[in-house]
Amino acid sequence: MNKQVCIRALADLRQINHCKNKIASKEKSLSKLSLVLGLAGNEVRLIILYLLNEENELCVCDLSDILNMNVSAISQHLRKLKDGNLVDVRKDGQTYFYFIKNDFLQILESFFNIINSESNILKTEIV
Amino acid sequence: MNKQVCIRALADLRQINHCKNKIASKEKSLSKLSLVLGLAGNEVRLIILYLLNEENELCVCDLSDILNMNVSAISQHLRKLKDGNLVDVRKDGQTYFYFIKNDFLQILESFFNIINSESNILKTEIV
DNA sequence: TTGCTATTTAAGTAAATACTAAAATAATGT
DNA sequence: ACATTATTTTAGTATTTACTTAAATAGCAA
Repeated sequence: MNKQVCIRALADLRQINHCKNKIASKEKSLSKLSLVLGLAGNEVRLIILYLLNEENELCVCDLSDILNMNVSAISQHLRKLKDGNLVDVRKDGQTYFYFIKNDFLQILESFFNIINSESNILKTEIV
Repeated sequence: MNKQVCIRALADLRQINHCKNKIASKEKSLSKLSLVLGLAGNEVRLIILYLLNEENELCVCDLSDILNMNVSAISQHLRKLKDGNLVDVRKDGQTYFYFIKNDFLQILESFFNIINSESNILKTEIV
């Protein structure tokens, strides 16, 4: 394997083309996953997802109370999660109960497992 | 289990307090994980991470070539990944080779596994 | 019908983000 | 010492984001 340095001069064109092909073939998965990660990559939304998973369902008002945040702000986060197909709603009278959709549950569960594991990497002081 | 409706009136205070305590105890993990997810939740950075994992290491110039993006833009993404302890650099002459750090590799690998699995949920047309 | 409750939607704003372009650093070869 | 290469850093900008406030929608109950 030759020592790749940079573009025009010493680049390993075979490697570069291999990488280009690889990401082209995975394009759809990469872009979808980045959307899911981006949605979960906001602390408020991650907490909402975590709580919905633990409690099965919660209403906007409960979340607002738990997180000590404006109902409107919570509602807007829930809308994003709903638009991204991470959650869905069920209406009971005047109350909207949000819950996690099955679509990406498998991915979300991997996050919850990390959070819940007693000896998780996130607890250590890295920096 | 009583029918939780909203705050002052019909809220299930036991449940709300339970949730508050839960997120307080998991606060550190939740906030750290949201940072990692947020970093990976950008398509360019997710691709960079994915490629670094596949190729072991790549230089800024290679990534710029592969992604067909400004060297400066790539460099700035790498800086964020480095600040977040997801990657590290090794210098060889004038060239900087970036590679994935062990710190969060376990978490990142769960993303790569999803991308690489042949029958992955991300390939289906949900909406 | 009037008012209360739960929620969404709309409008506005401050801050964060991703990028471009240009200048600064630093190693290498002449 | 000078030019070239690889990269970072700085400054500027357009876009997106998270939030606040206020108004709109809709069910329920007197």
